[in-house]
Amino acid sequence: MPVTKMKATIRSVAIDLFYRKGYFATSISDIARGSGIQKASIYYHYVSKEELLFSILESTMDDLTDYVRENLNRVRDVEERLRVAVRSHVRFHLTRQRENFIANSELRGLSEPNYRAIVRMRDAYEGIFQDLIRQGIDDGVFAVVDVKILSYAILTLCTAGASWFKPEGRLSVDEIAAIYENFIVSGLKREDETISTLSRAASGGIFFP
Amino acid sequence: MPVTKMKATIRSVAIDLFYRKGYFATSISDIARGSGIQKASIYYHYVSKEELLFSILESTMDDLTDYVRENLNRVRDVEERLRVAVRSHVRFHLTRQRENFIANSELRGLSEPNYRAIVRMRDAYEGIFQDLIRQGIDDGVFAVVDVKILSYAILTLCTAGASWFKPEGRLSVDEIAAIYENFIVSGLKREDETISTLSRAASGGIFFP
DNA sequence: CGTGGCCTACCGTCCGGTCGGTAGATTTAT
DNA sequence: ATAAATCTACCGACCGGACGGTAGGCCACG
Repeated sequence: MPVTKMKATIRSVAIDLFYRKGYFATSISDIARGSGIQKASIYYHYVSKEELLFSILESTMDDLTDYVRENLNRVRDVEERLRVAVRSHVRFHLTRQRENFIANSELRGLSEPNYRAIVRMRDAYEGIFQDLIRQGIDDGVFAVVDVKILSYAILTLCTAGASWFKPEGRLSVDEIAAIYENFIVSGLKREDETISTLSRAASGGIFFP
Repeated sequence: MPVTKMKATIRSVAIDLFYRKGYFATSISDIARGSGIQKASIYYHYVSKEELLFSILESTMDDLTDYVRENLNRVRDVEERLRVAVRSHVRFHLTRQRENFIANSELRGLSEPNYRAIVRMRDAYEGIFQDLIRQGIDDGVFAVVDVKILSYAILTLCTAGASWFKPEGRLSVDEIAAIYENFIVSGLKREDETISTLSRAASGGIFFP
């Protein structure tokens, strides 16, 4: 069943408003006005405001996962695979900026079951990066690091771009992707002194009484 | 004039609820119930719901800035200064987790003037890190990088901890701070091939049609 | 002619905020 | 010293309005 024209319009108006004003601050009337129809007509296409939000989040997560996986299929070298994953992640987030921003700030609008569904998808997606980092460590390409923390760090980092990126701004999507890519890879590759620094910090030195 | 007991109670109940349910999903009645008081009495202490939010955000930003600046005063070496800044930032965000989470997710609840006030404070705070990075570049300690992007990246990275950190979890505040610190410093110190990687990505290679 | 796609009209609920009032502590005036 | 005045901290009742959602009707088009 094809998505009808109006259903798609409603969706894109909703994305725009959720992005600009937030989910809770956007009313169904706002969306209707933006779509050029009456409020009640929204409910012909979507059963509730939450379902509208959920469908946006779900398809965004789906598309993101597909996009990254597909690009990963073309590469074998583990460092290059991480680079590709980061690049894909950044590109996706910057080109579909508004949807991704919503996906990272409006989970609050979901009821328990829908919330869990999205979280499950996010976990699966994070798994891609965690596997990549683990693989890199096993192959001796990356330093031994805390995989979970670092995967969060990497994803947060790149995702954040979606909150300040402006297409007409100073830097292009590819330039930003390259900056992140290099920063992350060199952060992961160091053969550093994690332990010593850690114990120095944990020993309760001169700072932080 | 000292902050009265009840005013402080309301404040901390509000922080707890804003953190757990979000600003818009928290009603004044909720806060009143949590404070053991009637709804109307809230308005004796705060003129509006927004003022309550604003006062939380404002004092959090104040305290954060003071804390980081104070710790920075004790160090001169530029790399160590960045390490201290990162460490302070992380520590503050993880120990005052809920306030910081709110400060980074509920700016939407502010009207224009209040919003601008907080953004101004944030800009000033970011300036500390940007100056540090610039200084490091000038001194040849850090690689030449895009200061603005990298400062956003660093702050976002560390701030994100406030959204998943659990005090009773696997890692302590200091361990997490050390992980971030090392990751960031080694990300900044590389003498890398930003330009070549950039042009490779921008040249529209095999990926990303 | 029937049904997909939209409309008008309406409902119950909840929310931020206001109002008038009050018990009791504190300050001031005599 | 005490009575009057004022202030502090709170309460119960209420308001206008917005919101998500529903019921049922209308009408163009296959």
